[in-house]
Amino acid sequence: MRHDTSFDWHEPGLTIGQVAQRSGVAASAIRFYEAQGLISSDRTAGNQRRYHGDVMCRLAMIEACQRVGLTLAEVGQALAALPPGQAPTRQDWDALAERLRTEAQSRIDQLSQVLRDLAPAPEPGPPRSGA
Amino acid sequence: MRHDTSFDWHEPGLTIGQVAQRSGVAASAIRFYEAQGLISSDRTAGNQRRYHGDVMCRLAMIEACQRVGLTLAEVGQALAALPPGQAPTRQDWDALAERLRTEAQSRIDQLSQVLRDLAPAPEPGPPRSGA
DNA sequence: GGTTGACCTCAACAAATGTTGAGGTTCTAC
DNA sequence: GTAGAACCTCAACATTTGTTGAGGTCAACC
Repeated sequence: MRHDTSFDWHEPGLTIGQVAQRSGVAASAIRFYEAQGLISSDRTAGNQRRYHGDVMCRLAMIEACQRVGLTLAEVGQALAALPPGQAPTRQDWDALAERLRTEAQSRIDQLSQVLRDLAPAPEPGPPRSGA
Repeated sequence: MRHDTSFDWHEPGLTIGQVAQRSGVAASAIRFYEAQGLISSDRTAGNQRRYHGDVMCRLAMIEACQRVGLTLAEVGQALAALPPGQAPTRQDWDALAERLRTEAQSRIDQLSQVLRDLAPAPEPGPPRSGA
């Protein structure tokens, strides 16, 4: 059974160039993420990387997570919950997504709290600006 | 870090040490933020910094914003909307808070969108976004 | 079986975000 | 008026998150 989205989970293997082109993430960044353990690849006999489709998900998630303030280390911890090998199930992704959403939302809530507390006493008399 | 909202906007001037202690932000970081233009201070005749109370708000905001993925440059742009001198009004802070909340929420929404799209429905018609 | 573009590793660099330390000055309390 | 804590500047270092380049290998096509 192959649930075909834009890519195929069971393609023989995407080269790093193909992944870079499809995902919009630079090959150098992809190698970097791999060195950090956020993604993984098979290697050909000649030592070239071959990726499976789930790398696209991982890359998209990494980018989005970074935008909400998660470090690569934190994203890595989250991704570590996925099965390391090939194709995480939908449930895997859903659980991960829930975790990340929760974490991100809690940060927003912290920000909101800080913002609320910032301007303490409005008071009918505005602060005398002659400090 | 303590978010001490009980200070007086019109204290004659807090030393950097006092600000550091009250805010929980290291003096070195405070100097760094000042060098980046995120906060400002008066100077004594002997060239020492003296801060007004609004610096506490700025610091709290900076920290919270960083947690949701804003860079210092972005926080700086937002803070630039505040009156540069002494005590921003409540309206100033409210407007700023609204901007930041909106920005942060939009990033969360982006993340949520990515997460939703990650695990496409296996059963019904999957989205066929061209690669 | 050569050519050529894509790929490999490794190291150096870069920008953002600070921290640490040296060397000197100011402030405050006695 | 002086001792010591707190402050000043400036430069070097540290960490994260990558990019760039050198020098060499692989793979795909003719």
